[in-house]
Amino acid sequence: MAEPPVRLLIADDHPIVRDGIRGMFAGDPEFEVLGEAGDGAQAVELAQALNPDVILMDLRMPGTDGVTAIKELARRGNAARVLVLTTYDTDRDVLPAIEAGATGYLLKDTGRDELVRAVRTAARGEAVLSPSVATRLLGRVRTPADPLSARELEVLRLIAEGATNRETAARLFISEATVKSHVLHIYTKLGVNDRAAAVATAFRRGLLTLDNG
Amino acid sequence: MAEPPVRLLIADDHPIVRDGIRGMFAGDPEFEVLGEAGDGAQAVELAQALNPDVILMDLRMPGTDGVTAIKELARRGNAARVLVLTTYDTDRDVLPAIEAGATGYLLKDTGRDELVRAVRTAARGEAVLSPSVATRLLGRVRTPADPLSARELEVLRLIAEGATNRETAARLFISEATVKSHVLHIYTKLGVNDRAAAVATAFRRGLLTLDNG
DNA sequence: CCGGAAATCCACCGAACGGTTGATGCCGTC
DNA sequence: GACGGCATCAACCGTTCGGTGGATTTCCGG
Repeated sequence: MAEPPVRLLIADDHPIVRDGIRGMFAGDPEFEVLGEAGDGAQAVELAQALNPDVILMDLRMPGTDGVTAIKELARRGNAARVLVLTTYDTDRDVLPAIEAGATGYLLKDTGRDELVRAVRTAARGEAVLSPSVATRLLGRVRTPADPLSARELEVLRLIAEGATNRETAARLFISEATVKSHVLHIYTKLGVNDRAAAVATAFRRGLLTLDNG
Repeated sequence: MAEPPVRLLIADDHPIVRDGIRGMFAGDPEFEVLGEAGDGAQAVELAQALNPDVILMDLRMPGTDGVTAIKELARRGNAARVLVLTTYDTDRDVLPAIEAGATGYLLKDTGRDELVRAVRTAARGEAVLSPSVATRLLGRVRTPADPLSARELEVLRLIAEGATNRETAARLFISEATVKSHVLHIYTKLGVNDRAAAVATAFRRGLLTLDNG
């Protein structure tokens, strides 16, 4: 009784990575690579057209990102299991993907055998997490973090630029008292006591990023 | 008059990436992939044994990293051109690699054709830089940055933890006046005016890292 | 309707910061 | 010896921050 091959779609903006993944599954008759997508929107279209069992999905892609694509697949009722394969395991990346419906989350340092096993597991509908992501999720259960509001994030970005509360107030057309309220809320949510620690924590959680955008 | 193939060695700790690169050059008779290494030390040994024309080298690898490997290759007089292929374009990554002797520096979003071209260029001994790395180097020529001293880095780390100057002084067994001197030197060197901006700039320059180490 | 979250705002006050203007001592290099 | 960089230290002072203890309005979900 031979099982049908696991049908796979690869979504990653890096050609090197797409080739690498394709190469890993190419010689194995248990898998069939249906196609490749360079961004989330293309992944959704190909998934609708080709009906893969598993989609290997990067998160940070230009144009439509991975989380948006996962949500769109769910909205369209697509049955494919989404296994995230990405470089990043920050809160900012992991949680939205899992909340959007990803069946698994792996990092790109995953070896060949482990990746093959993970794809099989995901095809069965079972969850697969890399150790660092599993650890992070356990940590979140113990110390749930409140998300910063949009306004708080705006204030945080200006803090990181070195703006005083007064300057921030002028930039956002609000009073300095309001800025201070936001600042204190940021401290409470991030569990810190001053601006410098808030900025450091924000970088480590992916709330602030290394690019200037 | 057919030219001999460019002989290539791949050094990257990610199996997916090694496979991807190998796949890119596999069908092209102008290139010959000699082997793969999972870290810098292995790359050096293979380069000595196989004499590649070009080594595609990742920087952040467990065990011996890429910069150390580049230095060791130079020390041993190995003639291979090192083309760095990595995810990171922070100052902390780019400059040491180029100073160590890398012929080129590319990011992993480089497409197939561009990568093939880059390897040919590097084999000829000509420099190859990705646009973002070129931009960054131009920026450094215009505004050369002073490196922080070891003591300044110590102070910066404590600032990022949220320590006051007084607490930092107690931790380092110095006076608060000394801490303030270091703090002001940090601001001058990073071109900022307060702690929060110093921390942000430090993350973006790789002086502070996302892991807690 | 009620409660909670978000955004906005106020006044007061002590602590801490940032800036300034010095200084000394040690070490390595020329 | 002279010089520069680093580490260390001091005093003074105005500005900013962080904390406290409030307040109102709007929106959304139960």
